[in-house]
This record gives sequence, structure tokens and C-alpha cells, in this order.
Amino acid sequence: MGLSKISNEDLDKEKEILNQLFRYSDKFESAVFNSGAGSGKTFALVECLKYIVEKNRDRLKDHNQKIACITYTNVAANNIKEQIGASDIVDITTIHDRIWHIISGQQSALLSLHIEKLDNEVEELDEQLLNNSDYEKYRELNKDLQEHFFQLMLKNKNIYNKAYHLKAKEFKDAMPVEIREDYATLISNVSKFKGLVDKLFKKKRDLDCLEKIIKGEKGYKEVSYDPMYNRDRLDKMRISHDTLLEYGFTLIQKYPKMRQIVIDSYPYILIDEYQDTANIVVKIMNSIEQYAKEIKHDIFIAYFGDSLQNIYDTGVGTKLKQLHPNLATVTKLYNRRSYTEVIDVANKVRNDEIHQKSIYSDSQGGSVKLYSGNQAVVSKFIDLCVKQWDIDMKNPLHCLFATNQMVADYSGFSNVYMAFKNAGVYQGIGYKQLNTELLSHDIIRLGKVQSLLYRLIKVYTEVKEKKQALRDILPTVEFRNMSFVDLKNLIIMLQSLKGNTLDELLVDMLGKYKMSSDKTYKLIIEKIFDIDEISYEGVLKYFLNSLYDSYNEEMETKQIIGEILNLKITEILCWFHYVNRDENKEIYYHTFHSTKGLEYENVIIILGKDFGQDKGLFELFFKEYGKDIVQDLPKHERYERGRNILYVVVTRAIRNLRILYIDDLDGIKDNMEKIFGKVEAFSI
DNA sequence: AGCAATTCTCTTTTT
DNA sequence: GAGAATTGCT
Repeated sequence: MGLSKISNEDLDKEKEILNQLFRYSDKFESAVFNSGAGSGKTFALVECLKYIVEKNRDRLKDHNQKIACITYTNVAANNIKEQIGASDIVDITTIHDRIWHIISGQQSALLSLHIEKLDNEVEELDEQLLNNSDYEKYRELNKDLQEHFFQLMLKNKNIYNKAYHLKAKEFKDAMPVEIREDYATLISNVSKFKGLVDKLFKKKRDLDCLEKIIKGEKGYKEVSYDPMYNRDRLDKMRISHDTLLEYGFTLIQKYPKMRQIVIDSYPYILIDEYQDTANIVVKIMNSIEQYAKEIKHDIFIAYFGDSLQNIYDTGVGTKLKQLHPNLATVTKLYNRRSYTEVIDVANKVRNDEIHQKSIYSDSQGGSVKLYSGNQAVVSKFIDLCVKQWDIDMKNPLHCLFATNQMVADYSGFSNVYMAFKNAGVYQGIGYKQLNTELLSHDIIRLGKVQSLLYRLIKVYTEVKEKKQALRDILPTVEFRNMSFVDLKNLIIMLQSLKGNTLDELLVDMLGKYKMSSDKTYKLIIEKIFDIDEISYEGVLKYFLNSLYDSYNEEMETKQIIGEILNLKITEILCWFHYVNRDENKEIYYHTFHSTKGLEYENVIIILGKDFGQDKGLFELFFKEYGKDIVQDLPKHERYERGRNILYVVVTRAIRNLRILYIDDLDGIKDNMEKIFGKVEAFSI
């Protein structure tokens, strides 16, 4: 058993690194704590928090001041909260929560920013309508005709929305005759037509909103932030994540008083995973620090992270020091996670000045190897590792893939993924919502149909598995008042539910709902479906409306949503277990990105030359490895992108790591071997 | 043939 | 919502 012995000397050295950081906090010299994967960054942050609290508790309390700890996710915030314990002088939240907490009270200032943003949006729309070549035909109409067209569209808004996602031919047919005939030139190109109408409608909504704000109408006096939406709805007085940061930044730039409030409330600001936070956040921090210096107030801002682990395009990454100059640097080179063999490879992937070293003196015993193969051998490859590493539930294997599609395929629910991918609402721009609404581990984020399926499968499996207390399924009051016989009958009824496909299960469940007089059964079904019309037809209608906002009226409902209805219950179960993050498995499948921050004993990475749309991303990394390409900026940026992702996945492994490269090795084999050692072909 | 219109395809993640 | 690929039109 390795990774257990640490010499006193190394422990002291590690402590000294932390002390450096503490001293900067004493001197109010803002700093960045840089260190690679598995070095204990969060540990350092937590220790730093504790140190500042211990040392300054009374002073902070007297001045009614706090320490702000900013995390990237709510999960991270809760994690740190658990480690710190309850504290009345530390505020641990995401940046969005913190900023909203600070600015939400300044509604009059927010309102003027909001008016400005609406004005800008209207201006931009006008600019488009005036200059974009797509709308030339519209500009050729005289003002009266333009207005007439607009009024006509407004009158037919519902028809327009309903037909929106239909194919061009069907869309045209669905539109009223007047439009097809009187404005034939506009509708001859459907996509330009939609672009035009969308802009006209948007402009109207914005102008209406501005008017209501000025009139001071109810609901138009305050701006709200809704973290559940990914897009602004300015006309509904609702902003989303990016605009929240933007408003925060602007307020802080515009009003010295706002800066003063922050400085007075939070003389210490610690930022976790800085590489992921948006540029604008760093700009806010920098502007706060500059102002503090101006007015001769003390402030300590510390960034914790690793620029190489920036795998989201929006993160600040290496730009930190440009946006926030003059930061002191503390670097930690010890690794507390992995065996030496893994650390060595990770160092080579990084290929920079950070050469990690295990803090343990017994750190030998890991194993890293890269094989070449193809798509067809992936399963066999996994099987082999399972045997070699004695994989079982206590010593599970974690397989990492680039895309959710691959994860779905190997986790046994590829048809579920496909069926939802093909649904109307996820076509076009909606495809971005697919993964959130289908694969989110946070149940609240699942789409309507997905969430219904989740509830349905939950009851279905829990009853079958018998281990589940019915208490969780039943509304408590009804449960308590039931007689033993009734309860027994209910369980029998629930356990008798059957069906190979979703369709069959729905027929059975809702058929019994119709026939049965068992009140509790009815209640359970009502809770699961939670829709107005609880019947087979009602559910189909709900599916249709939730998954397709446009559909050809002549087609049968069952035909349109057939792909969903025909899903096998066994596959939906696989999906359910994935969403639920159910454990007790031998093999777990993840996307590269979702494993960030986690660690596993045994890791397999399935790697190809591409990363989705970014064709040849990983191939480029291997091809250009060790070469000086800084002057070719686009190439260098892609190189870094590939490298960062690869670095993150490689460093998830504690002991055993295998990479299966499933594309051609031409021109990259030599560099691959520089990193991973001898490459072997894997075939069956 | 040549241009216009339509359809297809597309990563990861959080707030 | 952008860019490529395919189909349609003249």
C-alpha cells in the first residue's frame, strides 16, 4: 500500500508554502496560489480561510466585516462550507450569488443600466433592419406597407410561433394567405423571413418594456436575476448570468460608492478555481483593489487555481496576470494524489515549469500506458483492464470519453439519448439545452418530459427493488392512515406494473389508474404525472407539447413521439441510474469535463484526434508537442486547449491509467512516446 | 452550370 | 446560430 509515508522535511516544506501565503495576507499583498492537479488547492484555500479567521476574528467582528470566498459552483461552495463549519464572518458563495447580494439592493441604479441595455438592443435591431442585406426586400417596401406587414404578423403571432420549426415548405403553407400573396417577396426565403419577423417582434417587446418602465407599471420597477434561465429576457426585467456580471462590473466602475461598499464589507476575498471564472470577474477584483489603494484601505485578494486546468472557453486562464497585474505568486509543487508514474506523465503533458513531485516517499507503484486502436476495440479494451486490475465494486473502473453521446452509448442508454436529441425542441439552437435537460444530475434542471420520466422510473424501480420505504413515495398523511391490508394491496398493484417499452408501461399504469378505485394508487400516479389530464392520451399530449413546439397537424401524435414511446424500460433505467449517479457499479462512464476536480484509482481514457467540432484538436497537440508555436496564435490557442483537457483527464488517475487512442498515429507517434513511453497497438 | 434556398450538423460546463 | 452539405430553381 503506497502513498502513506511523508517525511518530516517534506511536511515542513509544504507548511512553509502555506506560510508564504499567510504572510501575504498579513501584509495585504494580493496573491495567486498556483499549483497543479492533486496538490491540495482547496486544502490550501481552506487553511488560508482558517488562518485569516483565527487571526482577525475580533477586528473583523468589530468592524462588521467579512471574508468573501468565491467559488465556481454551488457544489464547491457547499464543500468548503462543510470543511470550515458554520461561521459568521465567512461568506462562501458563487460569484453570481455574491454580486447579486451586493447589487440587488441598488435597484434604481440597476434600473437605469437596464434601460440603457434595452436602448442599446433596440438600436442594434434598428441597425440590422437598416443595413443587413438579408432584409433588403423589406426595406424596399414603403413605410405604410412595412407597418401593415408588421401588424399582420402581430395578428398572426400564434400561427407564426406554432409553425416556427416546421420545414420551409410546411412553414409557408402554414402562414396565412395574405402573407403568402401580398408579401411573397419577403417569405420566398423562409430563414430570412424568420430573421426579419423575430427582429420586429423583439424590438416591439423591448419598446413596450421601456414604456412600462417609464410609466412605472407594476412588475417593471425592479430587475431580477434568475439563475434557472440561461438567456436574458430583458423585456421581462429578467437577466441571466452574464448580464448579472456585466451589471455588477458597470455599477462598480460607475459608482465609487459601490467599490467602497465592497472594500468595507470584504477586506479579504479568496477566489477558488480562478482559471474558470470569467474575465469580467477579475476586472471587477482589479478595479476594487486599485480603488482600495487609492483611498488607502487594506484589501487582500487571493486567487487559487491552475491556469492549465482551464477547460472552459469562458475562463480567464492565463490572462489572469494581464487583467490583474502585480499579484504575488505562491507555487506548490507537491502532489498528494497520484503515484509517481502518473505524476511523471502529467508533468510531461504540462511541459512547463511546474514539475510536480509526490509528497510521499512510497509513491512508486502506479502504471501508465498508451495503446493505439480503433472504435471497434473499445469494449474489448475495457474488458481487458477489468481483468488486469481486478476490477469489482470495491475497486471500480472509470472510463472517460470526450462526448456525452459516447457516455450514453456505453452506459447503455444510447437510444434514450438519440430519441431526445431528435425531438423538436432540441433542433436548431435548442440543441444546446439537450445535455442539461437530459443528463443533469441536478433533478431540478431536467426537462419536463425527462423529469416526468424520472419520477415514473423512481417509483417503478423503488417498488420493484422492495428496499425502498413506501414513505418516500407516498404523500405522508395518506400513508399513515392506511390499513395494513390496503397497504399490501397497494404494493401488489404497484409491483404488478409492467411493460417492455415506455408505451406499454404507460398503458398499464394509466389503464389501472382509470379502473382502480384505490385512492392512494391514484394519488401516486397523480404525483408522478402532475399534469391536468391524467390519462394515456393526456400524457401523450403532454409529451408532444413539451418536446415539439411545432408539428405537422396531420401527423398522429403517436407517430411524432414514437421514438420516445418505443424506448425500452431497461434503457430508461440505465439513464435513470446515470442521472441518479447510482453507485455500486464496477464501471463508471464520464465525459472528460465532468471529472474535473475528482480522482479515481483506475482510469481509462478513450481519446481520438477530434474534440467534437474542433477537428484534429488532440492530433494537433501531439503533433506540435514540444515545438515553439507561440507566434502562431490561433494554433497555439488550440494547442493549449487540447493540452489542458488532456492534462485534466490524465491527472484524474491515482494509480492505474490507460489511454486508448482510436485514430491514426501518422505524424504523432514519436511525440506520443515522448510523453507516454512505448505505444502498443491493441487488437483483439 | 451557377446561384439561391434549404437542410444538416455541431463539445464540454457552470452560473 | 454558423458553416458545410445538399437540394432546388432557372
